[in-house]
Amino acid sequence: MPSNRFFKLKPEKRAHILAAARAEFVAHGFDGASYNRIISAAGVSKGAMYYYFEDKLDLYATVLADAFSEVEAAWAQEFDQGLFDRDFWAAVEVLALRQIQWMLTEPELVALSRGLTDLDPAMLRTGPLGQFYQGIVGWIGALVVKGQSQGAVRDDLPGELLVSILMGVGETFDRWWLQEAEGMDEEAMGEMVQTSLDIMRRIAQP
Amino acid sequence: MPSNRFFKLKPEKRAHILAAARAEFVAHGFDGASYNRIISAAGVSKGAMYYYFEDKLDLYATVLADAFSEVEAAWAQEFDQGLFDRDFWAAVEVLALRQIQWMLTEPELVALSRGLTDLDPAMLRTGPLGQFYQGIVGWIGALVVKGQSQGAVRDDLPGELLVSILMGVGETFDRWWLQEAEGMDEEAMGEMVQTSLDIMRRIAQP
Amino acid sequence: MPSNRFFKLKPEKRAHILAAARAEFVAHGFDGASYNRIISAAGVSKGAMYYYFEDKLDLYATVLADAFSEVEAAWAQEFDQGLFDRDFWAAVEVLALRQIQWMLTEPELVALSRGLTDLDPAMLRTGPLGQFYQGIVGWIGALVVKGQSQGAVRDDLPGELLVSILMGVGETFDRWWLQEAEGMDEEAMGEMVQTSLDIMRRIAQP
Amino acid sequence: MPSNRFFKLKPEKRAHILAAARAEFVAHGFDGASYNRIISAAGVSKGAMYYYFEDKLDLYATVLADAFSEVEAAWAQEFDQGLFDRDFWAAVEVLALRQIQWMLTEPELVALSRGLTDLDPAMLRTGPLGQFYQGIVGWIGALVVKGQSQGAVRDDLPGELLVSILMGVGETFDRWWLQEAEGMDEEAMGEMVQTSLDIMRRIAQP
DNA sequence: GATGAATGAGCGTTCATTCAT
DNA sequence: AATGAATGAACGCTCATTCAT
Repeated sequence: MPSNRFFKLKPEKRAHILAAARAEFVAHGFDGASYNRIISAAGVSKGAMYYYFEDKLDLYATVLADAFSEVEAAWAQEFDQGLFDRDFWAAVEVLALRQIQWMLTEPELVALSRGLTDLDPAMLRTGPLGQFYQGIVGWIGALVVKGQSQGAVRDDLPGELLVSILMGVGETFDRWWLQEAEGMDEEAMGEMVQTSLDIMRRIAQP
Repeated sequence: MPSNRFFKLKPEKRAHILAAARAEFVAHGFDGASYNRIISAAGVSKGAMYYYFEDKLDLYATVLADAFSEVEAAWAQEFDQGLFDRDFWAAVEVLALRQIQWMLTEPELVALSRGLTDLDPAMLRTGPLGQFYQGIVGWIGALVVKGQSQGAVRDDLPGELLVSILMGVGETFDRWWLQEAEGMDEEAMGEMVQTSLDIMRRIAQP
Repeated sequence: MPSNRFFKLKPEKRAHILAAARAEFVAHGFDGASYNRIISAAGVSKGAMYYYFEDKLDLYATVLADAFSEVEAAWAQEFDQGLFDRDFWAAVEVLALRQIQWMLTEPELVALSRGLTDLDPAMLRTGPLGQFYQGIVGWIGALVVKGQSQGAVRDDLPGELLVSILMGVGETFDRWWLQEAEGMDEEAMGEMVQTSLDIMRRIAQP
Repeated sequence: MPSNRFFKLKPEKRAHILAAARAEFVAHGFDGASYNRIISAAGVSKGAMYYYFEDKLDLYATVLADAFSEVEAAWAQEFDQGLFDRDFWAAVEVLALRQIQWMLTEPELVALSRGLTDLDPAMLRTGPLGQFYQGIVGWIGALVVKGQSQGAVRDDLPGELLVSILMGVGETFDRWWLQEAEGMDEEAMGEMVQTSLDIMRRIAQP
């Protein structure tokens, strides 16, 4: 569903549009975001915007895919390089630490993805967001499967449920971190990562 | 802030209005809900609605308080009767089971409370929702404190964070249950409760 | 048009209602004033209010009449005592000074009467306000007639027009005074009165 | 703040919209005017109207600027041509006569500008009306200064106060004229202008 | 390929007033 | 004599989307 015409634009223009949209979605969620505001912030004509994107949802999907593409790329690389084939929990720790560091540089991504809760869950899987959503779920699912094959992760409950629980816990920590981040030093941050890993291990190990 | 005028209505009418509002908030969250749709679904004049409730937020607060009043009452009773003073995890299990059963009769409550995420967090504590919000947080907080005093709950991380994590996990299970409930028999349900309790225990114990 | 029932109330209650209404009209003019706000500020039932007053306009007329009754009484007394039969401009000066002093104690009266501009001018003369309006115009008119009979006031233009001009000038000074009053000492105030009298004399003398 | 999009419309349409808006503001002031009524009188869609104008205030400012643009242009021309540098009161007479004549063709302008009293005075100077307001005050102020430099106008009171008084008197005459104009012949009209000039001269001369 | 003018339903809220009790 | 529940039209304004050019 996302438009191929958009990807033929000059990279700077493309980035400019995505930045404006991302800021709006971060600030107001999906429903609350105003397509009109995005358009005028981007300095693009209204017609052009509907030429690039089918509708608001399509734009949101594109913004999300863009925002998380780096993360996905990093995961794919690690996966290919066999990081997960070695000790499972050590690998998870590496990933979690990288995740945290990256959120330090792009702290708005949690807020951005919170807009997903505005959507009809059925749409998540079928609409333009499907690809993105499946991607995220897929990586974590793959991780879980790897862990199970090592005997490091329990297999007594549905993989999808376990993934949902772990993502939820991660989100809680992200939210907590957004609130408390100002007063945290490096050490406190490290502790928080360890705590979150400990809790995830408690949940996921057999 | 909620209006006492509303509580003087005939119980059936009151229930009818709350049902219409609840359905709308369940379906669309707070921002997405349309006051106009609620009004016409309730079959009430617009003026009357603003005679009963200060504004949309006031209505939402009233709907929430109504929806959760039974839960709160049950918690209060158990708390008074000293359920928590005996074995902590056994007590939690009793509560969780009751919670699940009650959600079977009112399955939309999770969706209803998800509307809270649309609100400015500052408003949660100060506006008409304050009383309701403090109530919920209060009960779980009290539970955690009791558990800590028995040595059954870890005290190495902030109480509020622990409560948030547990609430998040509970929500994930609720959501999962809403999706899968149709195909579940009694036994599967019992297993799911046990699983959720197991996970909460893994998270919360020292 | 004003209701006789209102005047049978206990004086304190009557005063309380008028005070609430006056505050609202002072703050928002006639159109902008909210009858609902007045009612709740007065702590009176809605039905009662419509029992006392025909409508919003009737209330406004009553408030105005009340607010200016003291002024009218003072004028009537002076008129009866023949103040104007002696030197005309000296009499006007006495009145103007008294007016200013009284505005110092009730500064909101200018604002109150500014609500009159919200009204269809035809209504001023015919509606419930007619009596009040005619009263004010009547006093100034009488003053002008007295002055003319002494040869102290020009009679080469319609009396009503002259009255309008003088009232307009008075209003401008009132408004100016409201803006600048904070920084004025007693002396400056006295000068301003003299200036306004001088201008009125320039306008009105033959 | 006024929208350039509006000025790209076909002149007839532009005029039609402004006429509808002007009629409404003339009849009801600013607060009392209904944007909805203007929209349906103009035969334009609601969205279009908000596409042309930021909001009600912006429309009002545009209507005022349009209505007074001719006056301003005429003043500017006279000023440039040095009319005021010759005999002051003769110049004022010329201007007053022109003003009257022009009001004969656009008699509603006084009523239109009366809507200004509905506005927060602070907004007059800062909002979209600022430019217009400063223009009017500026011209009269410039006139007074010129007069003072010739010794034809008193300088014993604040320029702003004098301007306010003169504007107020002018307004009273305008209003009077609006009431009585029907029965006036050319000669009576001329007399009225002379009378108003006489009174202004009485007020303003040293 | 790209524009931007135009739409009209919808938003949450306020209003002065009526009337059965 | 007095109440207060109820009305529904109207308010200014925003929205995502369409389409002739």
